[in-house]
Amino acid sequence: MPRLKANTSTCSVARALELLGDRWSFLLIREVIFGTRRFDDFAAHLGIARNVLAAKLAALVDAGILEQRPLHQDARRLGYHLTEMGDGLLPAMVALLQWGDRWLQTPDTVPLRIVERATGAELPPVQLLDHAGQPLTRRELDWAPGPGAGDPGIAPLVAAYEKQRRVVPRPIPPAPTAIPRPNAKGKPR
Amino acid sequence: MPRLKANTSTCSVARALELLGDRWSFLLIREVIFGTRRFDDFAAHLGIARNVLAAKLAALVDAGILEQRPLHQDARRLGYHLTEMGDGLLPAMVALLQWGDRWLQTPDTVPLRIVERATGAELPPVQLLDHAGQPLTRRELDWAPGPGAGDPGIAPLVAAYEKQRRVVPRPIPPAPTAIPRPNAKGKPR
DNA sequence: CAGTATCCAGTTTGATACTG
DNA sequence: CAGTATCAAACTGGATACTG
Repeated sequence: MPRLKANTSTCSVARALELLGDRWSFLLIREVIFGTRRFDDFAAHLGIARNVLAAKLAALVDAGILEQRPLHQDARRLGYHLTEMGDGLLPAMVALLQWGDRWLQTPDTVPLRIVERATGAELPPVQLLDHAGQPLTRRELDWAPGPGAGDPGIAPLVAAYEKQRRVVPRPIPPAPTAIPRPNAKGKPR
Repeated sequence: MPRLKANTSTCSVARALELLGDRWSFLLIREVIFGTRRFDDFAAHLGIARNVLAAKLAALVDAGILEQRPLHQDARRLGYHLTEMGDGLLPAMVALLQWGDRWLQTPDTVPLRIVERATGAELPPVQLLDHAGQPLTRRELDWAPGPGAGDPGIAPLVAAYEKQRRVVPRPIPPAPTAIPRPNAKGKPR
């Protein structure tokens, strides 16, 4: 596959998409989250071809997102479970589901709600929060080069982003309090 | 393709994936979030073929995720911007990026960090929170049929999930001696 | 610039049949 | 059950050249 040749991409989103950016992988993970464990159940729920299913499951196991462990109901058989790595996808998955509920459904077509087990209350929307727990909007975000920004594979991109960042006019945030940083960057010209 | 024929899927994740479940759409949105606006810049940054790029952009505009508006720098030209709907993908996008940073990179290969504009601090990990702002794990979640659960297209599935839910043993969450701690974080490595 | 128009190779997918 | 094997068909994506 001319897939973004594994691990050559430097952007984390791109790398994630190397694993998940196809028609089925995300849905399989959704299934596992919802408790599906067995081959034929995946096949039945999703209507995916069996050979494709086998390949996708193998790829997800291979990537470390799923693993096979004995089933609780029948310890002689194996079922697919999330690894810790796979579990880490939960926020992204829920965010995507909520987005779909919000923008691709009408209020009365939402088929499944995610609730807190303890209270039965519907899960609040996943949000971007600052360190004080306050919601952040896109305009309050920025990005900065990370440790790997110098990698030849991405340095040009980072440079381009830096330029865009300088070019695009952005409102200065209301920063009434002290400025802990010695040099404020991104001086708009 | 027998793509999950648009809007026939009932699951919100599946619907979202009808729009975004390919190799490029998510990356295009990432680009827009990072400030890319112009056709040739997308092409240069991603190395995507021009015809494919045109098709994907059109599809995203069509879906209501992107729209064309005059550029700030040159009001005679149009550039791609996020709509409110597209903006709503931000939590999912950031969650995915953070997941990639955590699981697909080493600490020194992370190319871009997302930071708060006001403070320069790196964004905390996107988490699932309950209504009190406390982090939730997967075991503390459950799901329940939504208003659209009766739809013939999904009713069997919901029934299957209901059954799984009853079968799979799940621990009761520890009794919450909830203390309103203002901040909870967790980014191991 | 910002796309279109062609052409084509390589992949992904589904249907089906088969095995342990 | 849980896959594997095979095959044809559908589709995606890339290269390139062209247009307003």
